[in-house]
Amino acid sequence: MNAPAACITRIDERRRGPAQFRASELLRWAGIGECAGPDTDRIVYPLRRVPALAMLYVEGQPLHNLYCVASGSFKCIQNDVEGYEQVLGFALHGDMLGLDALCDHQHASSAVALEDSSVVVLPFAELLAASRQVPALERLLLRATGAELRQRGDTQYLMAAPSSEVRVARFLLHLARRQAALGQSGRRLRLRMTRRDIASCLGVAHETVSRALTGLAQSGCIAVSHRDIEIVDADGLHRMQRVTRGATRAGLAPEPRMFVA
Amino acid sequence: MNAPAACITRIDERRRGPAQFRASELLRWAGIGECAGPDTDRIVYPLRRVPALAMLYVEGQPLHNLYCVASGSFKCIQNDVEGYEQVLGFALHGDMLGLDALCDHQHASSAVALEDSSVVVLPFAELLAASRQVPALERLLLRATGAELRQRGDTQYLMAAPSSEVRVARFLLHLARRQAALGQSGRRLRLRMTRRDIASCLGVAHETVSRALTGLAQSGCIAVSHRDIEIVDADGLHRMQRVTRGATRAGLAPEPRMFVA
DNA sequence: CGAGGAGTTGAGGCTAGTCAAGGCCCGTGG
DNA sequence: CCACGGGCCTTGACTAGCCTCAACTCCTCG
Repeated sequence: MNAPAACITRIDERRRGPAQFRASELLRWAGIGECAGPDTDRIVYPLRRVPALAMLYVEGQPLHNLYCVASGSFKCIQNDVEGYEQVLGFALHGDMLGLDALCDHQHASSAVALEDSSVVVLPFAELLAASRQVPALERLLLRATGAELRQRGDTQYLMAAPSSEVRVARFLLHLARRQAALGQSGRRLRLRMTRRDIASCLGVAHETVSRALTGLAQSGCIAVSHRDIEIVDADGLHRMQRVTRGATRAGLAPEPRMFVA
Repeated sequence: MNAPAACITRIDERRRGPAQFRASELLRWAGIGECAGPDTDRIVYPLRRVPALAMLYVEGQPLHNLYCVASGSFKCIQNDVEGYEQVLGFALHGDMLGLDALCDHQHASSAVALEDSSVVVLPFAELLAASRQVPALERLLLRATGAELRQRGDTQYLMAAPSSEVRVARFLLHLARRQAALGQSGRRLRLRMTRRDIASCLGVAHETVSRALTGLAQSGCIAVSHRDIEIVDADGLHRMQRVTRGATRAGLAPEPRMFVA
């Protein structure tokens, strides 16, 4: 597990003030630290502080930088014509931000810090040029886009759940899994986002999120205290999330004939 | 508009039998044909036929190839533990398939042909090597991942709609826009997927999709005949999709303070 | 200490899920 | 050629769940 080492380094850097992050550090965050050659120690990127509620970039802005979350957390949002805010997902330590601008070099979403946070700033043109020289950086970029795509798929899975309680259960498990992957506790969660943010992400009303949480708490799966959630009965939560409205019958994959070239 | 030219070429290729697709052709599909240098004419990739209902790749398989839809259409799916099939999205001509395997070189979803289709096979290692030499190919890959991310964001937007009729309206408009971008009609749609596929993608019951379609038809926005849909009143559909449950009040973005480094 | 946002809880109405039945289309096979 | 079968799709009736509205509490922050 490389996360603890990464964390220590991160804190040290912050204490030192405005830091330069080595590319090798980013590779370690992404779990491909073994790819880091000596050249990745020479390539450095600046850190940027982002105060709580500040926007890192805004939908429609031209792409200048990609960002990697160094500390804190973000929500990614889209605003529709009426100003309604759709939350696309949440970014934690090590997650890359701004990738959906790769299409036409315009940000397709906005990123808002949920707390006082910091990001490593990756000037896109520079990163691209460096990635041609350093295979590890190229791999980092590809890996990040793939991870982001997978993330979105997971989110769609959350949103597709039949009942609101199942959605919230899946959401909590999803978050716990991500935190655990970062070396933090997979049982104790501090929700950095509001209930409304969660609600938007899951496609339900924010009151429903509230009710689902108390419901899960009453059934003994979790303990809720404001934004602190403890997963008491992980197995129970897992069972909970499998309650799909008769879907086992309706949506069974019809044993596909595999196609071989 | 480069789509018609691309289509003609495509049909010609198909008539000639098992074809080799030039990389310059793929660049044209992606809308960056102007980047195609002479070297992109020498790089060729094979075509593969995929009969209706066949799976192009399966969740969990190691990544060997990426694919670009040459003709026909696909659905991307994930199966959860109980075998329930979650549709993540649909791929049309020019869309890239398999990108979510970039994370850990394992496909995170499966792709199923909705009709007799064909794809350009891009051996991943080969494509990666070529992209280091040819900037246009590198750009193609980045653009494709960005486009895919945007696509997923759009899908989340579809799923987040408050009422089922709105979801279906958004879905139809979304599909129409994509078809129009390919140079096809933006008014007449032939749905290649079943109602159940749409339902899964939108997170509703398949009966609800049916009812929503008849509802939209009765209100004069569309005309439905089996899988053929005609968008009669596009403005009406657009108005329809803006009916969000009081969200204008609840979810208004609270005029964020922009953060400048 | 006050203001305002965040969260919770309750009541009620309506949407959409569930179950069920029937029609349509298209394949296969006699 | 037609009969048959099995999907896909549609429609109806019922009901559960969720959205809406509203009131209230709690916490945070100025």
